[in-house]
Amino acid sequence: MVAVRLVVARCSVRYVGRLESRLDEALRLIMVKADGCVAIHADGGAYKPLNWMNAPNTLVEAEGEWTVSNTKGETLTITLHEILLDTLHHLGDDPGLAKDGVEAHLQELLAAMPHTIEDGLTLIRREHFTAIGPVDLLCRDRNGNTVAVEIKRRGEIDGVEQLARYLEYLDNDSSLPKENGSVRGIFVAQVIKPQAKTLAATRGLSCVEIDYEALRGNKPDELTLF
Amino acid sequence: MVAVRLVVARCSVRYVGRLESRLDEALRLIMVKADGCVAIHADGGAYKPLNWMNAPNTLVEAEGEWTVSNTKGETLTITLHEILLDTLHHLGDDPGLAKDGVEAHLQELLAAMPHTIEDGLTLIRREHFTAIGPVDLLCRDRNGNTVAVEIKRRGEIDGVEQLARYLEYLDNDSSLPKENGSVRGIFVAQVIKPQAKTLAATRGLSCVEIDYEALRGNKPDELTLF
DNA sequence: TGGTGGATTTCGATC
DNA sequence: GATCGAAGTCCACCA
Repeated sequence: MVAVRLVVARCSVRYVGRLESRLDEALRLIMVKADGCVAIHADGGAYKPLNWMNAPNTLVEAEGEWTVSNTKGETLTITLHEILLDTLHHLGDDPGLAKDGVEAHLQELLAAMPHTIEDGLTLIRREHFTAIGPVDLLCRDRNGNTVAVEIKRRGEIDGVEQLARYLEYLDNDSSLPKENGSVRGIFVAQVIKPQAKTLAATRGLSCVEIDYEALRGNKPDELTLF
Repeated sequence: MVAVRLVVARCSVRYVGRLESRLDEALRLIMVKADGCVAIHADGGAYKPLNWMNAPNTLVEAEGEWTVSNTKGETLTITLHEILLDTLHHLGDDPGLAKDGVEAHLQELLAAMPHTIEDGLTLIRREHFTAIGPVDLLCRDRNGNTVAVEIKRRGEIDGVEQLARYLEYLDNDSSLPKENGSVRGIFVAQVIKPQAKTLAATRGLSCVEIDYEALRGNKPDELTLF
């Protein structure tokens, strides 16, 4: 059965599992999906239901009471006082969510044309491994010195911290040519928050905001040919 | 308007905001709540929708296309190819979720009967203040030595670290009677993960798993009388 | 308004 | 199954 069941009912709910909670009697929407997961929605709030049980679990329907339980010892008990709607909708398989414009794609584009970050910049290696994680782009600037580039879709404070940690590590790598004993860092994102810019400045890091759409337009032939 | 709108439709969806994503044409459930939030559900998966927009946002309905946008520059575009259901259900205000069995309640119960943690244990004080945060329970064992108790609903590695930090601090408090110069620590939770147990052992901390239901059954009269 | 930490976090990937 | 880390995390609290 590939379907969503929608029930609008006056109900009260008790959940016993990772915590215990109860919902006093009110009109709510109960959604039961094909995989057996159950979600109880009120009218306000966000997409998160008031109560839920993730699949896999078993739903037992008794007179006026549903019991949902799983093997982890969690139970959700729905007492139905009045049912206003009980419908079943066959939706079929879903092609699923396709994501685009993620950090990986941005990194791919910038690796192909590092000069858009800074004039004269050339790529040494993508995902340069360090003990504390991979540096997105390791580059060389026009003076032959090493530059570490951290790429985010949205430039926030934790991304700056991350780059700073990498630099601390790279400074101790004697194989890398550098100026004044330290590797230079560039923080790249589509949009960089003011706070992140401030922190980057105090850490001595450069910030570059890049236009993803323009970058795609600039994509060189050898990358669009396949 | 206090209502939930349920639409079952063959639709395709595009989201542009914190990332970019698209959903190819398929039958899905679109839920619009009174506060303006929109969620698009497929049949499988958990309670989390495929796409969503949290309130506050504005929904513009054009012919065959809904556009949801907010002030943060995020937009969700739903192209409707075929509408199978479009209903509105007035649910009214919800009394809300009442939670029970949280860490605070656990702490309250254990403070009332510390002997259930370890035979002979007596309470000195709850929420014993230190410069690095409050120690859940400060106790005295049957030998008169100080014991720090950290209580979690789920015993994980960070809880052990937390207790270890407290102990480090308490060891320097000369007013506390202790054996071999250090305060003993007990990590208490309903369930303690293997990794947390291992870490506790290497830190010289005891682990105690307690049964919340049994604890409530043991609840002494003076606590149930109000 | 931004930050901070918790959540029945969920959800993958990985071992 | 346990663990680790990211998420369009969401969410409440608080400065």
